[in-house]
Amino acid sequence: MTAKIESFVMHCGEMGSRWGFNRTVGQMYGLLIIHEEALSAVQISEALNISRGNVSMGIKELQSWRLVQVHHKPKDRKEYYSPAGSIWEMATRVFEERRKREVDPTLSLLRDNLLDEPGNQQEQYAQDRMHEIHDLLETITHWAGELQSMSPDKLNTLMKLGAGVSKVIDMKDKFMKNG
Amino acid sequence: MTAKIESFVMHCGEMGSRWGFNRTVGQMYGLLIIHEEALSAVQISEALNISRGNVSMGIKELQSWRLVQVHHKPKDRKEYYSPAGSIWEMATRVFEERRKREVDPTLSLLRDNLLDEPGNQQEQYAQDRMHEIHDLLETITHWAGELQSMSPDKLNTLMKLGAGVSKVIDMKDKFMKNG
DNA sequence: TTAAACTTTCAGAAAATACTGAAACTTCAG
DNA sequence: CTGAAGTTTCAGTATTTTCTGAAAGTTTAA
Repeated sequence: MTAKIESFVMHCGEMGSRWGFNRTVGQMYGLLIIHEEALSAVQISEALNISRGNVSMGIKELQSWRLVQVHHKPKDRKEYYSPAGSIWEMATRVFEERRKREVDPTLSLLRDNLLDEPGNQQEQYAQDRMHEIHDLLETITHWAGELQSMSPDKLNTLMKLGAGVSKVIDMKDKFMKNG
Repeated sequence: MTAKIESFVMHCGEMGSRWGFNRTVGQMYGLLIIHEEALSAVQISEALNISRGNVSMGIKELQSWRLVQVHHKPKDRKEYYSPAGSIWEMATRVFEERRKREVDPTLSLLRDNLLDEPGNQQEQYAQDRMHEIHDLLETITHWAGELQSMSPDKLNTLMKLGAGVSKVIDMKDKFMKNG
């Protein structure tokens, strides 16, 4: 591994925990992304200096995020791993999985709590806040989904045209009034 | 604390680590959000059964995220804490801080690496991937910023009208061709 | 079948992170 | 000043998370 590549892989490790997995899983994913050929578990464990068992667990974790793909080579019983899909698809999956883990449980708890009547003033206040949070999370996930459903090309083009969401939306208002 | 309120606070604790801070900090923040009156450090430590020192560290952490406000009551030397700003502002701050911690360092590393010429084919491939990631992160932060700059009311209204980003953007295209 | 080549699992060790509580520090009224 | 009322710090401890490596499991060629 050249210094440049190593710096990227190590950085993925440091960031890994922030993005939802642990250090070695982050490193593994970074390595798979910038390495052109698919890698076997042993190659990964050697490149990153981690145990074979750890690689196995890490791959399992990445699979649970649907971020790796398994390949087989003829005359070779080993499994080779590479990232699944384009960079954009990967980002989409990370978002989706994080939503499932970070937002959905909260939404469901909030919904449950909002079902029963508040028992007193204190609970009334609490429920009002929960309601606000609930609505906000729904709005955010909705719009995040909208962005995800667009191709990055389209978004980039628009960005270069200088289009902001607000601008675009103002136009829509105007357009609708005229129509 | 009623059962309902407690369930919310504990949930914030569990989610806390996913949202960027640790369990007790999450609990503290949840408690401050659903409690109408500002709370002193001792009240927090009693409500959550954690040490006074831990509360002090937690408040410091929340302040570094610009998520709490300090109040003083007349004839009382204690400090009282409450959440800073509306729910929307809080979400905005969490996003901003996370961007600073999770995305900006990566962008800067990628930019550095993209400056020098690749030394060989392997590095060429790696740089191409880094370029893709760099552009994607820029696009995402750009559009996230756009959404943040809008009021949640406006977003909600649009959402109820059934407007998706793509729809809105298609309209824009049509509009521009006609104009 | 068998055994070689590989993968997965998991108990225990190591490392990282969070928490406590007592001491140090700060502020302010008298 | 002094000391009471508060806050912060931090060394040591507890808890949680991650990692290792050996044992168990799986697959396949012969």
